[in-house]
Amino acid sequence: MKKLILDAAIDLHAEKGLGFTTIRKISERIGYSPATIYLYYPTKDVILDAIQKVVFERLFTTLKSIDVYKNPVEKLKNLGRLYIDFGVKNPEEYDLMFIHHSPMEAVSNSQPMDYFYETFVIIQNTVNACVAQKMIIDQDTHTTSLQLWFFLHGLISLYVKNRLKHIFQSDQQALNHIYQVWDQYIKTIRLH
Amino acid sequence: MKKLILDAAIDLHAEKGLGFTTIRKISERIGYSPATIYLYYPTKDVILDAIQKVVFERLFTTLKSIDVYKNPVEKLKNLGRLYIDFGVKNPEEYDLMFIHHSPMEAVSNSQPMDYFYETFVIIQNTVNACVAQKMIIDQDTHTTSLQLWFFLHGLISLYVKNRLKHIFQSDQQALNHIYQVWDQYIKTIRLH
Amino acid sequence: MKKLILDAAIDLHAEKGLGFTTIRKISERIGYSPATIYLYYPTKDVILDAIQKVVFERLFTTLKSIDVYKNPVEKLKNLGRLYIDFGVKNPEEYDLMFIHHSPMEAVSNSQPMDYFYETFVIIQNTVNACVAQKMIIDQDTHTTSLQLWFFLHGLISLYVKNRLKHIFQSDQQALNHIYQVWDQYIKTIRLH
Amino acid sequence: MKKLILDAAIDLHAEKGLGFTTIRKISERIGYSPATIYLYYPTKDVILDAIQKVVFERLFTTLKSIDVYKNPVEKLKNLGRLYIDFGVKNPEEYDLMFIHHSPMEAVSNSQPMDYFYETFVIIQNTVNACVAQKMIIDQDTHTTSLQLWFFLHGLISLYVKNRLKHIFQSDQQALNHIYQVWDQYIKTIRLH
DNA sequence: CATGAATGAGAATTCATTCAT
DNA sequence: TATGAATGAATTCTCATTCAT
Repeated sequence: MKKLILDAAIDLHAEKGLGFTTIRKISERIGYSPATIYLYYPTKDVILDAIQKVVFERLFTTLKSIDVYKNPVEKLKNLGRLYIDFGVKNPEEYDLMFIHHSPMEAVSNSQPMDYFYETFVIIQNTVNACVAQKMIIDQDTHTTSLQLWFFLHGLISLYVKNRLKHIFQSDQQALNHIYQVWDQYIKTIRLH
Repeated sequence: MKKLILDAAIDLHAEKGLGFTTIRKISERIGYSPATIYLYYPTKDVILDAIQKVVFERLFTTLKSIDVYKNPVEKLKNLGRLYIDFGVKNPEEYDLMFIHHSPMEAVSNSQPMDYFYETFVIIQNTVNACVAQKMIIDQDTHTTSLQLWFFLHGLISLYVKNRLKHIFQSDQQALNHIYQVWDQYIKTIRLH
Repeated sequence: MKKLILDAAIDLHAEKGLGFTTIRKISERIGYSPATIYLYYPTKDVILDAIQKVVFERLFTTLKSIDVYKNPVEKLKNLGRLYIDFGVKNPEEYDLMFIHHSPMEAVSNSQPMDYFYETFVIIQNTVNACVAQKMIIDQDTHTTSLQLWFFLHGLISLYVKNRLKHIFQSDQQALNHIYQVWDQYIKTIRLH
Repeated sequence: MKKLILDAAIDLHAEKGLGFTTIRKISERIGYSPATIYLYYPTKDVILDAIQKVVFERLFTTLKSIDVYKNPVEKLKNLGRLYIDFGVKNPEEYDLMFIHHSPMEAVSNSQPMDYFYETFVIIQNTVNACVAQKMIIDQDTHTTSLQLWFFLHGLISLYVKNRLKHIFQSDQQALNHIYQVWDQYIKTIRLH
């Protein structure tokens, strides 16, 4: 029942974005009155938190699929590809997760899980594996991981916020290109 | 007169952020009625566009100061530093320029100038200079420039949107660190 | 124009009480939209403040008419009668002024006028005049004035809140009686 | 079971006041659902009535302790002190009993008991005893009793509704003073 | 050139109450 | 005996925008 609400909220958010995800709209979508929402969620912020949780978990699940690769650099390369994939295919979700002025501040304290940090850790673990096998240039892995994250996040957020339109001739072309830019970047730091 | 409005809007936006930059607040600040605003600007979005224009020009002016460096790699390094500086010191402006759901859409046709592209070009020109003197690794300069921009934008936008809080111990520490991460990145691509 | 709103608010309040004095109801009554109210009053509390101001001033004006009496004890006696009159004829107003959990707290700071204190002062001045001419028992006039106020306020507020219904046989009888109780009280403290 | 509900309602009311005493909060406090409340009480007003009944009985019990005094004037003086005490220490209860817009209206028919009248009778009996022994000024005891009640109620209700703040320098000072004003009042009507 | 006046649409939230089960 | 599920009707307040003057 909470799920019904949450799903509606997630869909609404994915389709129209945060600004259109209102209690009213959610309740309309599920065919209930606004008051009903409050039986299950005390506050709009809690719903947004719940959305965040779901989408972050989706992201983490998606990224897990790099485990199929043995070669750590392949892992890393695909980690980036999957991350980019996730961002460009779920722009509103990506917005909520990494761009939008964090609404969870208040609640996050009681929620020890820190999704941002966890995202970073996933990258860092993969980088560590590469360094352990001396497959990428060996500098401080903390720094390297940050660099990778900055790169990926910059790429995705410029794309989803339409800042690359005039640099490429079309959205589609931009899309094709950014994966290559990532691959190229991996080549730069790879040792063999 | 348009300038009066625009200046008020710019200040308001810088001080309180996009969410507080309302037509009413602007008009109060300049001592005119809201209706008067509409004599000069047809729509709020047009005002936001105008703000964008101003702040982009500020950014470009700021970045011009790299000309004092002879060494192209120094130019590049300082370009990044200045860009980061601008972002972290003017978070609301940076938001409007590169993060906020582009308000120009509607108007962009009549405004042939593309600030996003220009930003990219500035980076690319600097990269070109480095490559011409064989001072950084020689790959496609278009790709390299994009990489640099992605990196810088990712760094700034994660920082201003508070996504680095739990990765560093404090905001201040994060701030100190990110410049180093940039310097480190330049070292990676530098040849000598 | 503010007057239109205020008058509607005052009437509504007088007719239906504080609980029914909502922004919506006010706007309906004057045939405007709720948003219009906010062009003239920033907040509901400010409207309530304004009502308080008006009704307090009405009270003070009413009480001024005791000036026609030369004899200070006559002044005092009629002060009470007028005060009672005001209370029983304007029960909702009296409620707002002296009974309802004060909504003005926040604003009253900027409004140095303290209506409660002023009410007390009016009583005290009249008492002072009586004591000066040795016409009522001579104790501390501060205490005497408080006693009078307590008495009057108790009388009115029990009456308007329907707590005297079963002590008298009818509302009307209660009404007749309470003026006598007041006159009787004055006799008690009068010297000649 | 009705008691369980009632006790929760009483506590809630005493702690947070009438505004926070909602059906939902009551039900939460006792660990039952809101609907369950309606099995025992048809309406919120009925619950408020029941609270009134309980707190009135508390008051009456408290006032009974004046029986320890032999001297009727001592009885009277202490009656007032206890009444004031009850009011200032239980402001929410006092509010519900004597100030709040009587919720009994609807139900009062089925509840022949009239607590307001009973309060008055208690005062009147004590006054009668004084008059019988010629210890206070001898006027109509009905009138005298009303005077006393008006006085006491006015004093308490102005205090609990914060109308004395600016007349005294502090709440504490007001509190100290009002007992003295009462004692003083008794002196006025006392014969020896 | 300027505005006073106005609003429609929308936001989050609360509450007493109902009723089928 | 108990409740899960639901809601209608409120509430205050904000904002971009319009238009006759």
